[in-house]
Amino acid sequence: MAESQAEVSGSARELAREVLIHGPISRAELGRRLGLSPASLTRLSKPFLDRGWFIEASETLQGATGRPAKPLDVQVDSRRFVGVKVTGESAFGVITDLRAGALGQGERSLDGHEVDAVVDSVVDLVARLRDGDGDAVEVSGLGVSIGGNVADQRVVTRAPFLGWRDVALADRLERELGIPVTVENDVTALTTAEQWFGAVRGRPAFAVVTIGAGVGYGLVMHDRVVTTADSGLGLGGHLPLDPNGPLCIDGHRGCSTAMLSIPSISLQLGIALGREVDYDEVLRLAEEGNPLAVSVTAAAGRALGRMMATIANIAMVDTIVLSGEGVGLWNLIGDLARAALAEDRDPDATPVEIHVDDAGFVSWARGAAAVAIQAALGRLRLPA
Amino acid sequence: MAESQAEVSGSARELAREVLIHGPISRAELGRRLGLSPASLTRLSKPFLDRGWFIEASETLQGATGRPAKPLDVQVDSRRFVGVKVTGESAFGVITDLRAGALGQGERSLDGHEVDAVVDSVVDLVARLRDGDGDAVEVSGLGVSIGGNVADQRVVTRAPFLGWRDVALADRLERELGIPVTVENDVTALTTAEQWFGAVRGRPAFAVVTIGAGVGYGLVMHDRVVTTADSGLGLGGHLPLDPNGPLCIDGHRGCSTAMLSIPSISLQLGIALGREVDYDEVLRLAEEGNPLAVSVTAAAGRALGRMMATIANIAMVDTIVLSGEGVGLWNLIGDLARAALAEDRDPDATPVEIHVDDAGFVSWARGAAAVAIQAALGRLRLPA
DNA sequence: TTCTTTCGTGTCAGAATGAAACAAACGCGG
DNA sequence: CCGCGTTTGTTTCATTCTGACACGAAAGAA
Repeated sequence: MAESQAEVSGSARELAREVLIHGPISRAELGRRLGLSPASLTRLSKPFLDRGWFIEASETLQGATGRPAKPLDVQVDSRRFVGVKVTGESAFGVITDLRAGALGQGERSLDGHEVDAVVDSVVDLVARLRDGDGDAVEVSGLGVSIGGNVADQRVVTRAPFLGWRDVALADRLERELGIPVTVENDVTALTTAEQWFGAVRGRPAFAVVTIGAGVGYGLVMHDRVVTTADSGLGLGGHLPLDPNGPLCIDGHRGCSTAMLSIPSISLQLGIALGREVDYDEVLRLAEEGNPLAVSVTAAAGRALGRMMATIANIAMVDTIVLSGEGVGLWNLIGDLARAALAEDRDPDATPVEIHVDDAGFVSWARGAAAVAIQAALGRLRLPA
Repeated sequence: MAESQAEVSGSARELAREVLIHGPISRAELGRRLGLSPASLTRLSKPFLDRGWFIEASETLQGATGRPAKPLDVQVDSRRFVGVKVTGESAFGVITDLRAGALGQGERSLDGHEVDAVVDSVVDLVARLRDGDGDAVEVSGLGVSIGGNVADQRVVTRAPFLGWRDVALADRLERELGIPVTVENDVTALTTAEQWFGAVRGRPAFAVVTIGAGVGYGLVMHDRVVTTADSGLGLGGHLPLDPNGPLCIDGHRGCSTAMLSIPSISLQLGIALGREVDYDEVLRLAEEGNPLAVSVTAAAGRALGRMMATIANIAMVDTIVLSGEGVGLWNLIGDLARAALAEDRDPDATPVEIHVDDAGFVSWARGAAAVAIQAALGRLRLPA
């Protein structure tokens, strides 16, 4: 079978990435960012325009003198991607455009933790999302994110919530669905989404903290997401923060999971009140001024501030994104956290910029989609 | 004045860097590392060999089958560099070869903190080091490292130990000495030296912790030293480590400076004993089993372990270099620190590899030299 | 000796790039 | 209204960098 496709040069791929992240953006600006001459930009962008992957925005959107720019942008609606976050209980998915913008969402409970059951659930969820999307645009890729370790974006080597070891999930799903599948650790995927499509997109360095069933931590440095063999172990989840805090399940006193995770916060107040409370009720009670709830959330706020200070000082970043389904806590304790942060950080240092991504569970699924989009860019070919 | 010098291509500079860090190394291996074809390696290495900057080692040093390699190496003795670390009291310098190997060292007290006085002292020290070096090899560059903020490797924007603000130190010294001068923050310089010439040279990611007058922290990620506007503020120096520890000068209880710096450790034992003790005596007393000294150093050991765990978890590295003039502490409390580290780190995570650079004060000056060497590589030209 | 393996070199064609000249499209000031 | 300055984008072309390929070199192994 003769391949009539041309490899895309490194510069062309960088161009596509830059337009995807920063578009609409003029060729001149792209040249400055990528260190290329205007001539190269003309040459490199032509094939993308010819194939309809880029469009030339008509609005000139410039304010200074000189010839107005004709900004390049991606055809954001030309592709569809699906991102699915798999937890121990369910699969939560979104169908998105080229910029991981959610066009639809859905959830499906798992029928069990066996690989077959999870695969079936994901396949079913993808089908529902695809059908729910009115446009007749094919889904170009699926991203799956999961709490645990993933090798080569294909094999789940360890997933404690599912009891999995070395499951070739990407292969299985590709066989079932017939589209490219990318698997990634959930926090890494979320971090990728923030890097490419979030409020801090394009920043060379920032950290991500997620508050949810656990506490997640991701890092971008030198324009690259930091991944190690230990990504997936949740090493940022047991940072010691409060010597008087409760114990986490691993016996760490006052660690980030013990202070900040949804189950631990709910449990703390539950014990204090002598009855079960869920997280939303904790937030509501604290907002109403219930002293016990205020006490628990305030301790969480101080712990979060200390965690952010540690991150800023040790990971050497001045920007932190807060995300995850439990991020509603921030509205209550943001000020407390900022105060605690200030205490542990040199007053002469750059102030830490905090961005809250309050999309809740959708953020996780968007992360999975972002990984699929990134993979699609890696597969980019120019058909003759 | 006609310039008869050719610019060096990016690949050539990468080649020089790789040989400097990893030499002796075969062209084949270099090709694999740099992603270049054997033909390119032949072409790129030729000018360096012609000009005597590289040599072809005669020893073949290979064990497998096939034609033996003719490894390339730098002419390590062909150049001299001087590195000087400036503190509040003195300038400490080394004269080195191309790999920051110290050939001689010297110290000179400062006659004051005025810029003129410091410049004179450094000039005098450089002259002494140059004269003390028997070989008639010109000094190719000077590196100066200093505790504080440095802009563009030329201007000391802030140096609290000297009371400086915005001092164009590189310009001043270049005028006096007539050789290229590079100025850098002391921790950044030390980190650079570890990255290029230390036990962990070539590693893409590791952290550096220095124990000395303060506690320093440096980070290498994705093969690059992490520098920010706040490098020089010593943000790693006030990490909260022990809720029962003493206060540092900024009022942080049990922070890294309070637990680990030479002055704080000496002061703690001094108060306990009711008399002044210096650091060497602290270490000696602890070694002899003096209970008070053991208590102070043990607390320091546990704090160091917690600090290393935090670094490994938050900076996402699995290698930490310990350096600085107070690193002798490690011999006493290494095991304690490792135990404390293990407590704060997931047992399934990659074990943290700890390297101790016990060159003491020489390490600081070598760091300055390493920065000068790096700058010289940046200036690399090929005279026709 | 001959074969295998790996390393290194010379030649050459193809790809990517920037310099330079030029055209285009605006605001501004006379 | 009309040049003028300014910035953007295009075309052409020479240069540079690179890898493919063929080849030779230098060892150990059979």
